Amino acid sequence: MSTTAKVIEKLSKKRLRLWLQLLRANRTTENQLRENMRLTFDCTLPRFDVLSALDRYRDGLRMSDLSAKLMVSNGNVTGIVDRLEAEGLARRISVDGDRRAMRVKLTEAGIARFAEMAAEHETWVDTLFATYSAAELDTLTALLSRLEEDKT
Amino acid sequence: MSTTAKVIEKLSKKRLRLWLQLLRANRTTENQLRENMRLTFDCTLPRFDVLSALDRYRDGLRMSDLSAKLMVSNGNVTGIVDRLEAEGLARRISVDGDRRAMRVKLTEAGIARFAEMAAEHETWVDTLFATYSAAELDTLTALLSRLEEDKT
DNA sequence: CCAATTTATTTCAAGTATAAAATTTCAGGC
DNA sequence: GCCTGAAATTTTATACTTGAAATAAATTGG
Repeated sequence: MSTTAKVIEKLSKKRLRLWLQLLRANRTTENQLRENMRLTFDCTLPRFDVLSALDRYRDGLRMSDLSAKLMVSNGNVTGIVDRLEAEGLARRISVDGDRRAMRVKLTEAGIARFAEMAAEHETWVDTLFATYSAAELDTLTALLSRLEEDKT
Repeated sequence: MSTTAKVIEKLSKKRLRLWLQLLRANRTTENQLRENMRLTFDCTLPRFDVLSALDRYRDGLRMSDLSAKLMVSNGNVTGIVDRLEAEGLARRISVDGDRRAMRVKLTEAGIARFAEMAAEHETWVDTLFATYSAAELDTLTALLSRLEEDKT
């Protein structure tokens, strides 16, 4: 095998290794946060994610914007918003000028509930990521952000 | 607010930012791989993950080892292995000496199928992670591996 | 104007995922 | 030998997730 081929092979292995590590890092963190969320607030991660997005956009978000931001399917968001509505944490408002669209907003109860959750959530993340220095946090964030670049 | 408090606040924000970025990186990659896997092999990611683990341990794995390695629940693995068995890619073998346990192994068809998939999968990962140099791959892998340290 | 296409959302079927309960078996102590 | 508790797996109920089909409304090109 040529020297070039060996380098390519090595790079390929390193990439695979990184992907598996990324997957593990994600699962470890999600599993911890899920358990904390369930035990402390009887809430799932998907619900929290939706609440978080809605809290950030207080004017509300279209269903399709919500699914785009969370990078999940449209049908998925429908179900989660249904449940949040049933719990009184969010509500759908019809958009005037477009009778197909729906704007989802937090209720007052939703805003209050999310505030409690977000505060605790932050402390959990602080614990889980305590191993990193400020510089390492910046490095990791910057490197990971490159994965999202356009692949079209 | 004191100077110390400001630094802590900043760190906290950086940690949250990293967590969100990690989540996005993971979703971007998974969504791409899922689609490729579905279009090319009509296979889901969870199935591929199980095949991958079984390929690595050709003698077979206990159900509980499998769920531990993949960091998913026991009940979850039961269902995926059921489907892989139905497709003729894996099979359960009783462990002698312990009638509670099951050893899951790839079938010949499973070994062959996985080999095809793994080859393609590697090229997809190569493309998705092409943005990183060898040094960056090592840095990322090393930093992410720190998340798995004991938190008990 | 109007047929054809596109867009926003929901519905549906199948698969994935968890936590908790249920089964079955094993292992030790008495 | 029997009992108690632990271990391996499955089952169950519920929720999440996807991709595709369905619905309904908006937009566009002729």
